[in-house]
Amino acid sequence: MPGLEPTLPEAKVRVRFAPSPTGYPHLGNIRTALFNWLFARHNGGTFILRIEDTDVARTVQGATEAIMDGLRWLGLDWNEGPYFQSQRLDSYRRMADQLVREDKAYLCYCSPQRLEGMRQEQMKRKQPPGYDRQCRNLTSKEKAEMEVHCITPVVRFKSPTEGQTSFHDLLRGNIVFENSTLDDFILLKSDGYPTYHLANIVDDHLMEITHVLRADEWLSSTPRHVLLYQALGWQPPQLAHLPMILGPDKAKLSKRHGAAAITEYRDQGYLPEGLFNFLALLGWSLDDKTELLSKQEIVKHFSLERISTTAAVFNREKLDWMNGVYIRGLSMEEFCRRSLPFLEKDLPTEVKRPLDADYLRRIMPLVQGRAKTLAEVPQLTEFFFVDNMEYDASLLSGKLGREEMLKALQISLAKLEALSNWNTASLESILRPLAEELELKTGVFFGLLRVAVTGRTASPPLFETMEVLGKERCMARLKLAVDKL
RNA sequence: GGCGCAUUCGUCUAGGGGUUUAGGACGCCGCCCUCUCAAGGCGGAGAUCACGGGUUCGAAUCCCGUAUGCGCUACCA
Repeated sequence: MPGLEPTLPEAKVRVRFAPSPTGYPHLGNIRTALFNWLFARHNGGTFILRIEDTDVARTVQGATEAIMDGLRWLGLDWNEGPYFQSQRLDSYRRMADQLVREDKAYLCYCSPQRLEGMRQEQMKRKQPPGYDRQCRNLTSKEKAEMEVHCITPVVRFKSPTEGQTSFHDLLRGNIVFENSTLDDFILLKSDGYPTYHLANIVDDHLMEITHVLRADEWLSSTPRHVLLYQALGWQPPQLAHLPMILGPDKAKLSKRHGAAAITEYRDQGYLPEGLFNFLALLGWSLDDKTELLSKQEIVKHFSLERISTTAAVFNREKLDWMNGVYIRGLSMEEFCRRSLPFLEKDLPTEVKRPLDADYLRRIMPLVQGRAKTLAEVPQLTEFFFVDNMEYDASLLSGKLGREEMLKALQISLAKLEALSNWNTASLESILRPLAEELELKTGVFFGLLRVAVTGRTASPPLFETMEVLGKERCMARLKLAVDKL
């Protein structure tokens, strides 16, 4: 990417993930966390978790837990925190006071109603909305009058009205803003809580953050942050604004796009290692062909230089594919272990719990290559467990007439009855010649047996399936098929 | 409306002036394998590199403009 600073910071890398608990974390949030984590791990730095809970009204119950659950699930372990901004109010108030004392900020008594009215008016006149600075130069007499009316003021920053503010973005190069487009933004709200702008700067400084990697949506407010750093006499950290992740409609990812919360991906049967790999590739790439990378490889190769500047549309089909790759790569033991919760939860209630572990171990190899998510496993294996087969008799009669089917089924029944050694090889050695004897194509004959034995037209290979099901169950099901005809 | 950022196949991306008839992946289509479904193998369609001007012997790559998209424009983060 253009304009990357060649200078590596001598100080140890310290980065943070600073979500607000105003909702459950979605892929976009988590991708930001992931890049911060990767940057920290690649550089042997520190990854800090900081909860920005300064919006009391919008705080969502359980969001903080969901954030930590999501991070833990993906293996994004943090070295410090979680810090809570709500427990650090003193620091912000102290800094706000200092700025007021130094005449770099001021008390504003304007009511929300007045501000709203002003905004409406500005919009109507197609003027840029922004605070009109009415309280910026209040006389002490005017202030006293306001105090009498018991209006709790907010603290606003005195933005410069002319000149420019610029900064260097690690990904995008130099960015310049006209100060005239900035208004006097609020630092401290009337409830005593800081706004994002203040709390963010104070904490990043106090926590000695060296690099701020955050979503692109913050780019526009960065000049405010730079100005604040200057006002406080602090050195700003290095900045990099990451490309956003968009929904299929190309809008900023939000709850509206469904299943956005990271924990839902877990519940939908995605593997954390698969999602990790997939997310890493949303905005970062190793080269022109490598897509499947382990966590260690990604950590090893991760670099800011290879982060793209373009927003990425989240592509679920590709995630599904990649998740399938990771499922197939699981050891049988792991696959069983991870599928178990899904089976316990989604198999019909009539199936006895706990599930028979030995039986399960024989079933699972037959579906591992066929599942894109763990959540599909119960669906894929259901016919192994249920006793009464419910399927439409029309599935049996593919290309065959009733008489032909009956004949095929009955001869099969007779031959299989005599089979003592019930396994894949012996089943095949009997049934394959039988197809010829019946003058049926294998596809047709095996298809008939498949429906009879599994109740469906698509299943794992027939003989292996029959072996696992066992003689008793297969015989019963074949007889049932005869009855159905 | 103002400001900012971005713009390579439908999607994720490679590419950093000549190595490009623009490479890979998902998805899609076809063939092979095959008892079905997957998986796998092979192949195909799919991008006038948003558009218009420059700069240059040469531009997807550098510059400018336009368009489009997105973001910000709250006592939200």
